Amino acid sequence: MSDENWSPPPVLLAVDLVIFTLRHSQLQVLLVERGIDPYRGRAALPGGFLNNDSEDLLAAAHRELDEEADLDAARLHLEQLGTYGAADRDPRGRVVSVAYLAIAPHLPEPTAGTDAAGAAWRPVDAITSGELPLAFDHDVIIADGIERARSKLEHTPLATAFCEPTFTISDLQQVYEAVWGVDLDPRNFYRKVQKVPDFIRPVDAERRVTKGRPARLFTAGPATSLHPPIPRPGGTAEPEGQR
Amino acid sequence: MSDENWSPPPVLLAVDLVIFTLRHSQLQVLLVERGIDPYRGRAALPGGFLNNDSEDLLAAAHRELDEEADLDAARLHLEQLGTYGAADRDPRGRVVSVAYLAIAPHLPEPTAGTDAAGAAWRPVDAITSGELPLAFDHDVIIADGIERARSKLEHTPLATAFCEPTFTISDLQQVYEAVWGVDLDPRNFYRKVQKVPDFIRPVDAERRVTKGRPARLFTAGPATSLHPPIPRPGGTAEPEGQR
DNA sequence: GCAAAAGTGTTAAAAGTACACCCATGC
DNA sequence: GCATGGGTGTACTTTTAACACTTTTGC
Repeated sequence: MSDENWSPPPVLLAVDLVIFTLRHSQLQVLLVERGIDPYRGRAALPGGFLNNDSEDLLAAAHRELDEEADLDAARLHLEQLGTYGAADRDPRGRVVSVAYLAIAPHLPEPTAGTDAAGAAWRPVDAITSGELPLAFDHDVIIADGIERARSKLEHTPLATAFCEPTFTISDLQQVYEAVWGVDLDPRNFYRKVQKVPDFIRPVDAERRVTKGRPARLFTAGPATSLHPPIPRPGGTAEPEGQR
Repeated sequence: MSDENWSPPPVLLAVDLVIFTLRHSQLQVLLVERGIDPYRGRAALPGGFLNNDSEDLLAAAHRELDEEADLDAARLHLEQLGTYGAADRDPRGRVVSVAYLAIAPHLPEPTAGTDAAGAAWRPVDAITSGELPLAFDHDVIIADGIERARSKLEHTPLATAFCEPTFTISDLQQVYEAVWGVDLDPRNFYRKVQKVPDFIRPVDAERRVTKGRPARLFTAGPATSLHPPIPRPGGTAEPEGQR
């Protein structure tokens, strides 16, 4: 904080959401279609301006989450991703956007019903490959979100946020495989995740699908970090590029 | 970004700096004494409001860096740490602050000469222990900065940012030991850091101090991430608490 | 029985850990 | 020589990775 009593030019503060989920064993992100200029008709991250003088940033993120998709806030991971403030990122003027990263378990369907024109889940591959152009610098924000998620799978129990309250170990494996884009050995994975203290806890139930032996069910344990970590094979952790 | 053309209430955007360096084998942070209310006379992070309509966030951080301490921007690590926007964090009104983390090699002395009333390096222990009360939520920001630095030592070449352009392996070890607050075996550390591809590169020179065998000098290599990582012993990576 | 998914055992290679030891310097 | 910090060797333990194998289900 500086010590002048000169009054600086105010800027507009927006909150944008990168909401990830797993659908069809793919990492997908929730996008809305913009109804107004600039970038009318383009896909964009859900988000909006900070609502009033006393609204916390995290509260604003939660509010947007309710408006755009209606996800029950209880079982949902939400963390700050970064702040994007390049002077020319919004043609209307000076808008600084605080991006939040949300992770949700597999959800029925986009539920376009509420605020945004049309909301839809999109595979992140379509965005990183550039086939689906986005508004503003939202492609960069999503790329940072992917890298954050990939990295946190290694050291935190973030993968459980992609899962239902109870899940099998192969559910968990699918999360790692989809987000990292790799194949893992199910047998070694099975033991590795169970060896991490407080990562997952067995519950007294099984899940039976059509074929094969029923699988034990687990819940997320109390751990906030993973020791030892689940290392990403050949993993590269590039730094994020916030502006 | 939301689609209304209603105009939201503007907020003030500040940029604060967490500048770390190593002095006397201690992790220290640069603090200034506030000259005005609120928190007049308290220690605070250097920082200030965003200067004008076209100033980039990172540019603002660089500007503050020049004003408060004058560090040559060339050899200096600077990254975004997080954004702090609790509604009541500044009694004057709504101020959202984007914090940046800077890492500098050991510097001569605080150089209070420029903008801030008095700038001084302080051991971070004095802050985390609560002996040195800070303005605003700056204690939380510093705590997040410490955790960020500790974590990045494992996976990135951040430690070299604490060192001069050329350094010995035991210089590097002192960084790890001071930031992590642990003791490492010099012999195993010596080999471990050299085994990480592109982490450090030998230069054709030695350093001789008063006693002992001269040490080889190294420079930072081209790596942006460390594979394999330098694991933190018994390391716990708690999540950050940005608001 | 057969296919499929879950879960267990085993083994060889790799990595980490502890520590004895040698090297090059200043005094 | 001796103390000091730099650097190497090595034996031991632990972790990983690859994959054969057994178990439990649906059909």
